[in-house]
Amino acid sequence: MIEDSPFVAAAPVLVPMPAERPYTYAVPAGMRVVPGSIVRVPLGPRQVAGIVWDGAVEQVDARKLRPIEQVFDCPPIDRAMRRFVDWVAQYTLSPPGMVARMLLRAPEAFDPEPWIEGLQRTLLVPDRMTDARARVLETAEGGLAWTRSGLAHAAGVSATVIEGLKAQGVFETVMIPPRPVVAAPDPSYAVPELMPDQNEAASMLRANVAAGEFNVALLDGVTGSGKTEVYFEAVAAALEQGSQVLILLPEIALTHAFLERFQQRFGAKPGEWHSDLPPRMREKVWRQVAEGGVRVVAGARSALFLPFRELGLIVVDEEHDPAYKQEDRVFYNARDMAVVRGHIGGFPVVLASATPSVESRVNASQGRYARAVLSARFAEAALPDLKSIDMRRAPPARGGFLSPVLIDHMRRTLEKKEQSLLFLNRRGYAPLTLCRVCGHRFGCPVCSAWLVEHRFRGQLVCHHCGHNERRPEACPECGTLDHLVACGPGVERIAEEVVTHFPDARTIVLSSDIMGGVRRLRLELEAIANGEADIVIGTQLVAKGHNFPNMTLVGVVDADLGLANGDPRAAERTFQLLSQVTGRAGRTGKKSLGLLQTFQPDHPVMRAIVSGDAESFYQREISERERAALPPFGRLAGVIVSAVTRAEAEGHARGLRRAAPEASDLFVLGPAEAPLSLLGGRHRFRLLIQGERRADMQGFIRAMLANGPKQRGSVRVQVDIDPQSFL
DNA sequence: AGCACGCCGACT
DNA sequence: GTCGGCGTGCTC
Repeated sequence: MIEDSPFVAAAPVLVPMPAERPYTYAVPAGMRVVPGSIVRVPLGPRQVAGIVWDGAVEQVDARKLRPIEQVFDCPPIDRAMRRFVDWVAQYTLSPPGMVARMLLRAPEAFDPEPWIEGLQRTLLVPDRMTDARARVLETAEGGLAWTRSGLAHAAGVSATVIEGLKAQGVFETVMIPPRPVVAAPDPSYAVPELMPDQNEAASMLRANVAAGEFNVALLDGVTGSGKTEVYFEAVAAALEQGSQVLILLPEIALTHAFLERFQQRFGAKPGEWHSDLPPRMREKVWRQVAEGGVRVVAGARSALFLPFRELGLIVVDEEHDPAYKQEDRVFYNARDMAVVRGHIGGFPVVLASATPSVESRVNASQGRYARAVLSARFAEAALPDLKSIDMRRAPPARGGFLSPVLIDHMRRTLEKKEQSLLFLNRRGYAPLTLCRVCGHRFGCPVCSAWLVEHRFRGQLVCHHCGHNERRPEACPECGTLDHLVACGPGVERIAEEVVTHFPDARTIVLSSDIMGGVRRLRLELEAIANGEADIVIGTQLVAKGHNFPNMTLVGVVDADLGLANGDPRAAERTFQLLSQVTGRAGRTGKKSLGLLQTFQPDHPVMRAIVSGDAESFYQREISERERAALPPFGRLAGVIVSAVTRAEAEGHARGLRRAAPEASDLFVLGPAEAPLSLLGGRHRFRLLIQGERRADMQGFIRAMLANGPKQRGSVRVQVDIDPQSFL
């Protein structure tokens, strides 16, 4: 590969802002840059880091031209990564500069890590020997360099002793390279004994890695079937052939357990990458990934934009997880972009999930992806019994939300001294508050969603934009005192109900708004795993990969929640979430039970969960999508506009229909139906546009941009299609 | 995305 | 009379 370019007097530089194309900068005499060089350039009043890009420079007014200030002493971004940036920009219809910005997010890492001062034994001996000095000399015997504090600590002496020895010339100062953030993983550290079907899947993945070319495998195995062990074999194979590996995880901040597991297999932790990483660590990881010191990264979606130099495998764990979607600035799905990255880099990608997305299932069944299925055979003993509770036949007591059937099972579980989990995917106390006298409903003044009551905090909170206000005593509309009524349940309200039934049980509520952040959450989860709670009431964060060995009952308070929101993926998402939640019970070998409270026990999702027949559910879902030409069959794109009213959104839709009459299928989803997860901070409507070819779609979107709202920057685009068809 | 410029309300 | 809100425009 030719990375060198002839010396040029001007160079295209991609700067980290919404620039549609690289800007042109002068290259001062004597400065040498190549495509991929990271450079410091003036931009308006400030200095920014940019990347020297490919292609010819654009002719630009000589008065505008400013010089590159500095070329960072940093490995250049390789050609594959540059092509990836262009591809992502083109596919997501975002400015390339914004994509480049995602890979320039460790500003201090562009300068080499400073070497640190170390001490090394000389041939001199100290004038007098003391116990402390003897210990120091013994510790430093091997001739290796030590840091001063490290040596003092290891020898159990104070730094003064070391200083004394150094002053006598017994130690001399040497510069030592910065410590690696993680030790090298060893592929043969603890090779596991695999079950026969695991073995078969692992050989397939190993063969994919050995082939050394782009391919995608969908690793499909129910909870407890040992997926992780299987893809670790692919990781081992990639390490053996000298490649770097990226493992994407949907929410790394809570996956402490994963890092431990990795260490048990490979004898060292993987490099970690996520938004909570302290800045200092961030820089080290970025730099060491670029230099090749870090061989494996476990990271959140943003890790896709790390500057790997020898990337040879990407594993996307829980590939169906919606957390892979980035929904601001550059809209992308990291699972899809991982496939693209593999295609560009010419290496394999593994998608793993117990409940694969419909897109990936279809790609597998059409032969674009290989599929490895791990049967439930070895996990079966650990799977809970699943039943639905028909809420029409077994309704809750007046004012309550828990069916007597569920309460009864909770009582029995308590008597056996085992744990129960109640799952409700709704934070706070009640999702809607209204005045019993005049019917006034509390809406968010900013974005028009209903305000959720948080009783512990005494506040009404908008879950959409974060707006909050004190819960008043009187109705702001009619002024009547004490007639405000809470409608519907949130986890806080369920906790209240639980306490009335089981006043002596240790009850805990887990939701993302607990105080103390991730650390506190991790402690709470540990406490629960240690049996320090009898009843846990939680939102979806309890569904993620945590093991509670004594949890034998899972009750889903409102299994229908999320089915009626008009999202084409509602059924799929609900199935995935319920599978995951009910999987929290029964990791014990004890007899365990999952109960779904539902008004629609015959709904395909409930039937699939209760019967365990995922295959027919997926078949049904696939043919439904095909019939309605929804993804992955229809070429569906969503345009998100900051329309606050339905009328406004309809107006945009009309403009678009005029501009592109062939776009016969165009949906406008209002606030009630639109999946909130897809919408940004402000309350927005979503338009879904279909077209047969990507070119059509882009045409529609351009028309939208041209005919759409006048305000600049108010149109955001989400291209929500499987990129496989565009590779 | 930042950051400056610019034009209208409450105030040390 | 100023300080400061965010609307508009520009960055090689």
